[in-house]
Amino acid sequence: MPSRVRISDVASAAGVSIATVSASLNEVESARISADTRARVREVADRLGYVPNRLAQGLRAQRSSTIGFIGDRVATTPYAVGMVRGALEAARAADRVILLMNAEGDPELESRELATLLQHQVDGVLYATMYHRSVEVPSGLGATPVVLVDAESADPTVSSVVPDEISGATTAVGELLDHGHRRIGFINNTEPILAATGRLEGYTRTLERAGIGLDPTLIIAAPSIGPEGGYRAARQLLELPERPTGLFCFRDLMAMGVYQAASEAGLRIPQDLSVVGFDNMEFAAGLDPGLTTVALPHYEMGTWGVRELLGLIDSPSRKAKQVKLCGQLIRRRSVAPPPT
Amino acid sequence: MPSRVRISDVASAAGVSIATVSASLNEVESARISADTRARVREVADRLGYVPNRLAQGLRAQRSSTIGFIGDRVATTPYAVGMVRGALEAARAADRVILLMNAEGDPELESRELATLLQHQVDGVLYATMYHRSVEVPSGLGATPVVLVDAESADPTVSSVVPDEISGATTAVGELLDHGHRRIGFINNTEPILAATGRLEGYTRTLERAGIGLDPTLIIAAPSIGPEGGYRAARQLLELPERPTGLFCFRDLMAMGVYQAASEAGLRIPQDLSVVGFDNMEFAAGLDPGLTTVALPHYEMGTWGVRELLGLIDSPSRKAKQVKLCGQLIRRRSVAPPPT
DNA sequence: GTGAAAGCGCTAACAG
DNA sequence: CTGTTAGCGCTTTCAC
Repeated sequence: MPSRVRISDVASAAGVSIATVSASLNEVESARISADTRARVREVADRLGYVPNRLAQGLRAQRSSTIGFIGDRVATTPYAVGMVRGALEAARAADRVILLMNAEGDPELESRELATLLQHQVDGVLYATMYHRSVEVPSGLGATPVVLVDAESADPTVSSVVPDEISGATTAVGELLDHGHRRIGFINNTEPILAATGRLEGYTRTLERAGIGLDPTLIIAAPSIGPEGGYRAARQLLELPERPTGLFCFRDLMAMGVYQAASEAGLRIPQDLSVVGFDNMEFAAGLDPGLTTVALPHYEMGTWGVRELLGLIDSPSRKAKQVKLCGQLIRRRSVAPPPT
Repeated sequence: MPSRVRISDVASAAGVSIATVSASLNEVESARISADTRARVREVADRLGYVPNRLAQGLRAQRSSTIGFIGDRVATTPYAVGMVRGALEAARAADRVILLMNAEGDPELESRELATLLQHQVDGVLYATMYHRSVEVPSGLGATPVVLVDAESADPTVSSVVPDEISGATTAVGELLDHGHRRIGFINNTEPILAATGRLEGYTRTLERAGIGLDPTLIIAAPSIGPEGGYRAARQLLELPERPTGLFCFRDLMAMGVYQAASEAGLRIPQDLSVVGFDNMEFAAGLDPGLTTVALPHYEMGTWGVRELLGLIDSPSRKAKQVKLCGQLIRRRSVAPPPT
């Protein structure tokens, strides 16, 4: 923080008091400053390259214009990038700044980082998780407002925004239905996170609504860390006596494994097998054929999160909102009508 | 920034002056505080949940303990994640906090964000780019120290850290040579960025050193945004009368296209064709076979960047360093000896 | 050993 | 219309 020009420098250069400088620059209505003075002050401030010291402003105003963004490992994964970007954007629009922290899933570290955020007097905290899941609201925040991003809480007094998993799955399965598929498999994740249960519910509900009886053999859970899980599940599904013609995958990464299994089984995508993924990761467009997938609303969750937080900061008594945001279907070339 | 407990609260609760609280908590040597008092103050502070106000400390100390991280689009791309994480980690270790900004490649926005960073009195700024390239050092920073991350400058007075492209390419090509390949193609990027020229130089140098004459028909530049460029280049290369047995790709995404072209040409990887990528993106492990690739030192650049910055902050007269960090070969299954 | 006081840069209330 | 003053929470001489 090297020496920079202070308000008093501007004041003496302009031949006025610091109060006049402050009032001129901040366009304070109540203070009657002549247009002349105002203009001169502004001119001098510009010439000197004066920028107000936000630390001092914050100390005075009891508000730092700063928002903390803390993620369990969130700063870490490509997933998170959208949320951070959304938050950054919304913060900038409101002339706020983001203090980023990454707890890497370590609760002890997390509470230390939260404390650091408080020391820096953040006006509010965005608490984000890498996967959509249920969390405890971080404690020790005192009266500082929080909003949960990509996470929800049992506590109805805390605001949160999550993806609408059910509607996401409905969109994905709907795309398959629309192309005429009737036997549709679902390769789910094994971990019992909300993303998994929600997508399963969307899948079953959508099929039921379409009048298609549920066939439990068409649902397989597998580890979703890499394509292997998807690969193995797909092999199993494709060996069924009456194999599915369309597959909905929990993640794009699993769909990647499906492509592999299909190729080994001599099945072409989409002519013989249609597949839709979830996540819209960077490589999805690069698969051959391009993977139709559901994009999660990461960016939108980020922006919603800071807007909600700003609202909470302005009126702390405002009641909490829990919101679900829909994902968007990205159509590429991996879905076609089923073979006849 | 809701009301929190101040030093004066601790002072009155402990029955001492605020000066004593400050000295006790900060373990000031020169101030002779009895062990008793010190302990009592600490106990009271803990009980009250006192944390110092960093805004006030910063104002007083003329140092905010804050570092700005600004990227041209950096917060945006999976690439960047490693740098941000590295920076976060190093900052935390030094009890500093990171203010993140994203300029999205807009110079006008960038200078506004830089100004905002200055208003918030950051002690220094990390300026990061998405691709390794040469940049102008951002102006208007005054005396605030900067370090460039994944970018370099013609100006020798500014510190920077970039990947060692030449050694990265050497590593990649070396892996192919080690397996006995002699005809090695290079699918490069078309844009004239440092990453492209450096990798090309590494490629040619390594072949020359191995006593292999350079064959210009084996070098093809193509757009690297998606796999298509890699696909087309690979088709061309694989149709050569004497086709290469190993391919080095500018990016993993291009390698993805190579896989496709190879499969269409009836060539198996790695038995008929070996390929090595660059980037180690998440999907690289998921390709079939897993892609051998060079991981860029993003994380390390992030940590190096803040350490260098902290050094500069402590001793502004210290002379700048330009550093190149080596990437790491990630061996998977896409490289084998050439067919005989 | 500990406290009083000044001052970091700023804004707002009040005087003039 | 503009200047003086107090005070945001903290650290640091300097007295006692």
